[in-house]
Amino acid sequence: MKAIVDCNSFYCSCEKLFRPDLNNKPVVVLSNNDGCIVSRSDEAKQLGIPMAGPYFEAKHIIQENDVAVFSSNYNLYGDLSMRVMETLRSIAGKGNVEVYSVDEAFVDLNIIPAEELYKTAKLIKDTVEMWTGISVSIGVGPTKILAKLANHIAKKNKTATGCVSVLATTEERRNALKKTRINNIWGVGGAYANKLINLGITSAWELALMSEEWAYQNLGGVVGVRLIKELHGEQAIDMKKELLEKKMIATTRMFGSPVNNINDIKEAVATYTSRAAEKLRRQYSAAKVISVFVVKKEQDHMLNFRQGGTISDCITLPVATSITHELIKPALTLVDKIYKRGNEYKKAGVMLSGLERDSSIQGNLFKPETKNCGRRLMDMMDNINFSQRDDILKFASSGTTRNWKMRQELRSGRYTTRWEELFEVH
DNA sequence: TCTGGGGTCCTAGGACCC
DNA sequence: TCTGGGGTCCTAGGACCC
Repeated sequence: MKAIVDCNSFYCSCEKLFRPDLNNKPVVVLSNNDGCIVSRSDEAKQLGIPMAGPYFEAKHIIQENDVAVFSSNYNLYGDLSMRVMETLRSIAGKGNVEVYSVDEAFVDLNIIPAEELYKTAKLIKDTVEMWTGISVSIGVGPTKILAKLANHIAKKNKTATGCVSVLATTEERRNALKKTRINNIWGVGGAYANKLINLGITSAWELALMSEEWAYQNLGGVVGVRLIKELHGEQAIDMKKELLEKKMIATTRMFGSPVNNINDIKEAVATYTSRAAEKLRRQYSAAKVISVFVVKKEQDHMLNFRQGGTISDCITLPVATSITHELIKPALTLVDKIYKRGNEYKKAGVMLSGLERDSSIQGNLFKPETKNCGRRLMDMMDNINFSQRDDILKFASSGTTRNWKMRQELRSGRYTTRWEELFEVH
């Protein structure tokens, strides 16, 4: 059996942790650039504030109801996430926890006898809450998809379930499938949900009655087959080993306001490249392919605010590298290629792929000495930037004017990761 | 008029997730 | 006026090989 442990309204819970005055008050957290609402406390959900909707559209509800609003504070969320995951590892054993996202992890409960599953889930829940202050919901089932389904049920009715739901027997599984709508199944997104509804399939139960052959034809080949198997309780999606290296690393941002000057775009792209290179070094990888894209500000943004016009290009490097300035150079060449005068741009991004182990970490006899110096310089920069202040050391091409910098006007303190912002009790 | 039968590797794009 | 930023996996199709 597997459990999925999911932090309740994670970003909001992190903010509330340091603001006891907001207990039982509505809270929302905004995406980068203060654009969308990406987390809502239960009280905010009850006010009818939609998930992932634009901030400006919900502003009137927010003001009328005195909702507390925060910009995203990833330093804080990242640190609290680590504490939650460490707690899970200490309870379940290191090898039995798969971190799935910043606020979710699968826990392998194979050694727990059926009659103790609920008790164990409850123990996990109480311990995480006691040690970190973050409340969680837990779903338990024979497969990942059924665990997610159980979790959905637990969250939907917190008072009745106590945020814990276990699907151990055939009977429990059947009832759960019957009351779950198709679009709440993990792995069924908008496109598949529409297709299924058109075919008259509206509940998870009805979907589970379909054959694997049918799923192969209609739900994306092997992906659909796995879905049906998992709904039947047959494991088709394995637990992953921890600390897998990423296969792609991206840093992309909306600009605070539209930009038309190529130098501003270059500053932004150089900055994003530095950020991406840091992520690269953190997992000891080097990149062989660098892509850069820009997105034009659309003319009619009500019609296609998400698509926009994306223009991208990429360069394959002769040798994979993790050295910032070796990546900035091709990145800026790419900006020259894709930038068109007279256009307004709202977003840019850098993606690193073709990742390999970084061979310059250990001294390399077959590479000129300068190569290793580069890596040492990078390590020093990373250390200083991490321990002091972001970007206290940076490359000149990243610029100093930063006309393009994103909005982030309502961020709380980085209480747990910066000495000068440490939480104080008076 | 007739034109094989395998492979592999790479890329673009679509679907999904949080 | 104002609509995020990461990721993953899979498939189809083209290029290329013998």
